[in-house]
Amino acid sequence: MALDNRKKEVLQAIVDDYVATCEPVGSKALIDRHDFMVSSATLRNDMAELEQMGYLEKPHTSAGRIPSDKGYREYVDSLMKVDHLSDEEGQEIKEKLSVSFDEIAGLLKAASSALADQTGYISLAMTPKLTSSYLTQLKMLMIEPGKVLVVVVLSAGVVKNRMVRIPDFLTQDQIAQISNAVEQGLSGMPLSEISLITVATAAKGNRKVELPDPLLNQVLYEAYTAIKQADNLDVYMQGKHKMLALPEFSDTRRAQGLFDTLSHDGLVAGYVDEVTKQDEKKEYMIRIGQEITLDGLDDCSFITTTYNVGGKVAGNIGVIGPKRMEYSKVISQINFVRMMIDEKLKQP
Amino acid sequence: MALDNRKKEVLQAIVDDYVATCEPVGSKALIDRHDFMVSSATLRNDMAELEQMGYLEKPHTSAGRIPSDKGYREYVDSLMKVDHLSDEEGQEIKEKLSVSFDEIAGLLKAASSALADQTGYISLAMTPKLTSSYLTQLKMLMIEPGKVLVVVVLSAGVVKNRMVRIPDFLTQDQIAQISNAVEQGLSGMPLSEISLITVATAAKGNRKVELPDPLLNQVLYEAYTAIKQADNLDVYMQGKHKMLALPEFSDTRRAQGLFDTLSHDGLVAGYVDEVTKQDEKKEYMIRIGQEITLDGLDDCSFITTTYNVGGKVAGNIGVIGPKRMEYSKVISQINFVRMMIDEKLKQP
DNA sequence: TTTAGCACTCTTCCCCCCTGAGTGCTAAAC
DNA sequence: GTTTAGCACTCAGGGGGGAAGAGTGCTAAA
Repeated sequence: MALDNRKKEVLQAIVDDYVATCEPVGSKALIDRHDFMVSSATLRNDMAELEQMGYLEKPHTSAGRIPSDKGYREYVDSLMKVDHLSDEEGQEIKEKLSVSFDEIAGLLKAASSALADQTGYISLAMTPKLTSSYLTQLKMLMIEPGKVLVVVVLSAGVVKNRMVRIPDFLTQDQIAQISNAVEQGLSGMPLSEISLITVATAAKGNRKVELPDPLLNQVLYEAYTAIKQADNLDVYMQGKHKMLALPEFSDTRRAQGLFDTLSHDGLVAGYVDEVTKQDEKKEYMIRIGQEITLDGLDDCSFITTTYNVGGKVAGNIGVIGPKRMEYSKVISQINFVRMMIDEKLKQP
Repeated sequence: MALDNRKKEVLQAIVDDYVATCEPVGSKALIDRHDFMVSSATLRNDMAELEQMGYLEKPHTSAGRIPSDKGYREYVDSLMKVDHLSDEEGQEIKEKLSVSFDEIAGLLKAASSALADQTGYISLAMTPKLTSSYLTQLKMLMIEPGKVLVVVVLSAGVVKNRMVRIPDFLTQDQIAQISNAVEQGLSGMPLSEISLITVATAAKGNRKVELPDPLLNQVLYEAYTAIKQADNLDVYMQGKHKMLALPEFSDTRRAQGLFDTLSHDGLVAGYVDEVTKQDEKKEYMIRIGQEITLDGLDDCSFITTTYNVGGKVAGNIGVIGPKRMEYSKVISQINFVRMMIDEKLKQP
């Protein structure tokens, strides 16, 4: 049985009302707040059918209805209208991102902060994924004898550094020779193809490097681990504490479950990755309630989208809020922030 | 009126019991759980006096007593015995910090993580304070024309980097000349003394630098801001979500107030600084309940201590837990972690 | 100074009942 | 066939009233 027009309107109205009030919606209230040209009894019949089809549920017999996950799904897939951001709001976000960022980390932090402020929910922003990055530069800088700072620059503007130890009789010149050789050999190579072997090949194929093998290997190993470590996703998450103000998390145990999961950046990053793969071609990805395979997020919805660096798919930004969130608003906010990031990253 | 011996014992027993159960302690329960050689009536008299003196309070007439802030204060100042950490616990912490850290940030993150795990409360670790740091190195690395990575190395092992923009016709050599000149001129200078003027003096006093003034100034300005930015304290905080499991925060509004404040790193860092100055000579600093001048921490206690780098006072680590915490245990844990950090930082 | 005894005070829990919002069903109206 | 009015029914939530129980403070005796 398909949804006729009125049923769609009813479902939409119920979602809208429930989002606004967080209270089960009854037939009477529905009539009061919307211009249905039928009686409450008719709506009751519709609501009963919507419930039977799985779009609505009842907390208990004598309460109104609330949307089920399936109901929300129908809502976001075909009922809601994604509206444009108001000019003021766009302006606010723009201002927050107006500073110039020469490192992608700064931009993402600001984006996540703006998103959290604007939505009132949890925001996250992740550095670009390794699969789409390649090495552009590798510098080794002697800080003191035996201690070297390895600076790894990836495409997409990611800069990471790591302090490593090397034998303390090596000179800055020797180190520089090695890093130059490795940089020349590997620059432009996708991170996924870089291995201890390719690093060694790059260094040893270069005539300028004059160092006995065991020593060289030791340095190369450190360089290699520094590169590999650079592909770790960084996750910037903000606004967690705002969830405590929501009635759905007034029970601390729920909040605890949520926060527990969210404190593991890796879990969240992995999940976002998975979702991105599943919905590859979509402009934004939405997961609702039980659809989310992370513990403690049953009462949440998760909206993510992908920003681009130099026209290529790169990293993700997203928002985690209650299932009962203003989907269309959050989507337009998240889209706006994505566009801003894209724009800033297009002009390198 | 001073506290006689039995009153001290009574106060101590009440704090211990209340810490363990989070329930008001009555005279009967006290007799049951401890070996007082007197009757409950006698204890009642003592408790009434302790209350009058301000060490105890009653939630309501027919409940037992709970310690007041003053009671806790007396407890930590003169009643509790700081015991040593059990060998297993020391071992656990040691293991968590056993990896070698070549950058102080990594060590502090690990320390904060270990502290949060071990205490079950909120831990924090802060990078060394600027007042005790001086510049040891300044490197400028051209990433691409017009984009330079400024690497600032401070004493105490703090390494920071920042991407800046410069006119895009400048060469790596020119940039290196400038950074070398600045480094030579400023190395060893306390951060607090570095200003735009000292930076300029350092560069312009060096014969090797050949660049028209306006251009040079532009580069120097970027170098200067990078240095200044390097003295920002980083705060690593972990274990926040564990507070939600405590009965004192089962009311989400309290938790919200706490988290709100804690989400402002700067506030916390500033407070720790203030406390450190007040209790300069102490091995560890304790603030209890209302003594804490941060919003939302009325039900918390705050224990901090100071770690050293190369024998000099440096940064802080600390724990935020409920007033009702196991002070002696937390103190020994925090002390142990501090010792571990000191040790790791002594041998550079 | 300590103790036993006792009256008193509150909170907490449970039970019960009432209220009101909301439902589902039926039969009539359109 | 769809819509509506009417009505009986359900159930969460709130308020009141005890009863239980933990704990207190006070008094008078040891």
